[in-house]
Amino acid sequence: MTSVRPYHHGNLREAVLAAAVNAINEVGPASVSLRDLARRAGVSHAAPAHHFGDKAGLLTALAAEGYDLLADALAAAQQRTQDFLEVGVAYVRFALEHRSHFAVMFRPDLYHPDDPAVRAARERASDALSTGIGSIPSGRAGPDARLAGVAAWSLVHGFATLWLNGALPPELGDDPEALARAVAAVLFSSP
Amino acid sequence: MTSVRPYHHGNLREAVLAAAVNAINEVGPASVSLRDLARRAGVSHAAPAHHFGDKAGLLTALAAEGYDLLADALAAAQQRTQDFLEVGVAYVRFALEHRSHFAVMFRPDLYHPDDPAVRAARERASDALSTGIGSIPSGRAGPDARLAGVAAWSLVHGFATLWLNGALPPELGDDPEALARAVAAVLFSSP
DNA sequence: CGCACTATCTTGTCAATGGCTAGATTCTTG
DNA sequence: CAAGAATCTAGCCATTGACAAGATAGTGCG
Repeated sequence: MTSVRPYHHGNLREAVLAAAVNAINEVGPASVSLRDLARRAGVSHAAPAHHFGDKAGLLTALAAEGYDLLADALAAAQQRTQDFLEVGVAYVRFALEHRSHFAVMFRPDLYHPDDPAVRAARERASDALSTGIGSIPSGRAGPDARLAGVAAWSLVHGFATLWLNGALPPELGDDPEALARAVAAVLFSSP
Repeated sequence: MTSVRPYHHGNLREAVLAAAVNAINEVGPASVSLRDLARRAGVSHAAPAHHFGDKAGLLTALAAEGYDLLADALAAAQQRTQDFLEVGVAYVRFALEHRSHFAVMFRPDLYHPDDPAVRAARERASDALSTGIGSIPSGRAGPDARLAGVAAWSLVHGFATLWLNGALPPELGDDPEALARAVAAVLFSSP
């Protein structure tokens, strides 16, 4: 069954990141331990440090991966539907499908927010979001398109956060994506 | 200057909570240590445990305090202005003025979210928020007032979170309260 | 092929932390 | 004043993050 573990793991970096995703799903981002991730990956407790430096470095890599995934998801939604509302829904869907990444990305006290890789990935995601928001019909967006963009981002981000925290009342149902679509529709609904 | 420290602190519970607020402001909620708080309060490392049980218990107390403060702030704004928009602004102002509390309240993995005290306080805040949202003129709220409420909450919560994270672009200025008011105005603006 | 060089991983160690237990001190209440 | 409860201290242990030194495996270059 279990083959003899070779001295070199072969793909430790990816394995630790995957283990981190699972561990954060189970115990939350505050309680992950590097040593536990090392155990999950089947290596010694100090092996991950070589790839990530320290714990914050690991979470930095996870945040960068998350921003990349987010940028991809937003760009895909934008190209698929040409509908800014669906870009917002895609934002929420990303948060739900990648809750571990999402839980780290917007917690800059957990990682190195100025790391070049994470900065670049965040920039990509930010551009994708701006593109989606830029497609808001100006008649619906009000006089200042920038404000409308911040409002849209705030709304979907807040909704995803509140839903993931279990802060929203249960009467709202169990389909977060449909609810997100309905809530987002409130923002720019024509009267 | 420094009088001899008596065996009994006298007000250790409050002192530790206050120290926690400061510590979280400095290093973030993930890195606070009970022992550091004990040092700040001038007591032995095990003293706080008597009042809070464990670390999660301390953060539970902090979250409960936060929900109480939030309920007060929302109720005051509601009574002062009778304007749901100002209730939203008060939500953002609370998050900015009590960032340590805010950083813990919506992170249920850090504390005991089912603790009776925190449940009650959260209920109070939720009621205050509902009252504020209930005052949204139905013409502006759309067909489903509940959806409008979730949208409003999501918007102010998301804005506060993004601002505190430094995720919003700096071109938006340095007055978060004014910006929050402008962004919230987008939500229910008449055409 | 062989050898140096580098990347990867292990083992051992240390200080700091959270949590527990036993005991000391002070307050309270009858 | 006495007994018990509340509060705090001191000591201990397992776990963690970080570091250092060394072992192993892959890589490139003669």
